[in-house]
Amino acid sequence: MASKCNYCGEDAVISTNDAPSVSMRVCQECGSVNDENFISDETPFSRGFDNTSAFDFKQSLSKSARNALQVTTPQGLKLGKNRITIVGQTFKLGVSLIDDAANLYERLFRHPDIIHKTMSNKLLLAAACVYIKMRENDLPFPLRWFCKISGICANDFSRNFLFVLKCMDIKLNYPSIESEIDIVLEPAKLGSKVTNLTAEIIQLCQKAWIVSGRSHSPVIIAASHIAWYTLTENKGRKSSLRDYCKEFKFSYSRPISDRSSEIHETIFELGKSLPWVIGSYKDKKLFNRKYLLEIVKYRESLLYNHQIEVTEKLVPVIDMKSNTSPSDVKEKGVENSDNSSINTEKLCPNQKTVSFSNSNVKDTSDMNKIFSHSKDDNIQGASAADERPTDIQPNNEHSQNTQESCSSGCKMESKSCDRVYGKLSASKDVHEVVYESDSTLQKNIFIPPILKKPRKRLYYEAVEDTEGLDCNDELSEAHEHDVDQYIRSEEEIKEIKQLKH
DNA sequence: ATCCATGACGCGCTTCCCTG
DNA sequence: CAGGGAAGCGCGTCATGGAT
Repeated sequence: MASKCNYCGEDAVISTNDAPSVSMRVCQECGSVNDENFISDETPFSRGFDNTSAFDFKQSLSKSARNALQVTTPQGLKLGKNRITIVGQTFKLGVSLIDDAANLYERLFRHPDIIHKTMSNKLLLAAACVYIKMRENDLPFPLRWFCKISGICANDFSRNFLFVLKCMDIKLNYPSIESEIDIVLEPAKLGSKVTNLTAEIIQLCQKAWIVSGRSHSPVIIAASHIAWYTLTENKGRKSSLRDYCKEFKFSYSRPISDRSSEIHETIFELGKSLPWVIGSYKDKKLFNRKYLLEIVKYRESLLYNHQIEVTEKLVPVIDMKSNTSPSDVKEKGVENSDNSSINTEKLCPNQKTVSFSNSNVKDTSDMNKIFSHSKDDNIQGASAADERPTDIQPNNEHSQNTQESCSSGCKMESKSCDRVYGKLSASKDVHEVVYESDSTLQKNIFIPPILKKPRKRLYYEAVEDTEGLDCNDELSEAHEHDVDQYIRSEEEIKEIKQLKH
């Protein structure tokens, strides 16, 4: 029985219950669809997001109604909203959140670039609107989970996801590794001292490009192991990474082992630049245990002294939105980004390093001035620095800034993410669909796949594109100022300025 | 003998580049 | 702009050599 149309006022709205798997109310005159009860007798997964039912339904309309439908309600808009409803129901989202996503999609639909999108991409854009609204509402679903559950190709989705962010000028917050430290370590109950030292090591790791592009939990576990054995008695063999994981019920994996090696390598190389370190060490772990507290304390200066490659930080969304150049990005506080850091790995011959050439701190005496307060401030470091390690072989290598550091060859770990996402999800009521058995879903994938692996890790590469710098060029004063601000504490900058004058 | 770290290899995923 | 292929990267597994 026909009823009145909300749009044209004609008594021509019919129900299409007879159409397979679809229940709609549509006007035969103007083609308008009653949005309420748009979908009914089908499960979210049953259709697999095809649009066959919608097309089937259209065939049931009169020719004039089909024409009107095309004019008044663009197919892409209609099917996109349909997709939003389905995805929203899949994730059991509230009506308001689904409406928000639909509104976002409607606004997006007015964007001039949308016309170039194919229908399949429009459907992905619609799904992206849902995902964005979920993220905005603090529902921490990783992108890949969302795609897997929705039956969407993650790579195709991420392109459109980023397109929406760019077009609509939306900024999302990405979980930082710092925010995950407590979550990962909480079950082990390592204590605040170990946790705090772990956080400092993580900060160093971020600037040494150990974190970027990698799963967070292996980095955290590896760092916590180093912090733990540094702050506890020498347990000999029992201090091995494997035993540590066993004791504290972490899932030992190759990525953790690799991250541990990288962190050790990095700390070792940085530590050799400490002006009061004399001689060369064969046992990196013994050295790191001895000087770790000092190395993390002076990480900014050590990194600066060691070498400087500031990166494009590529934090996906921030960069895209503001259309800022990589060099602009670092001005905006790169430190909060998981994707940013300073690369201390594998210097190629043509890679740029920045020394203290503009300051007077190149010789050891001035370096000692910069680091001098360490022996007052650092409780363990002071005594440690005065002791001569047993495996020292006197030479002068320490006075040169080494230019190679941690090797990569890195791995990713997913099993230990269980507790991370378990915790995250547990704190929210979005736990309806969880694929805990699928390890591939448990990676660190909040970052869109197409931006997950920042390839340009070096400063000169980052600025090359926008500023025409060559890797052999000297950094300008402005660049060095940027770098200075990025990697040094204010106190250190002041001290260097004083030395200059 | 056992444990541990690490190299080699294959798989899957991501990113880049080219073509239509 | 979209799609497909190639290359790069991370991870898991197995094997091996050194240390205890």
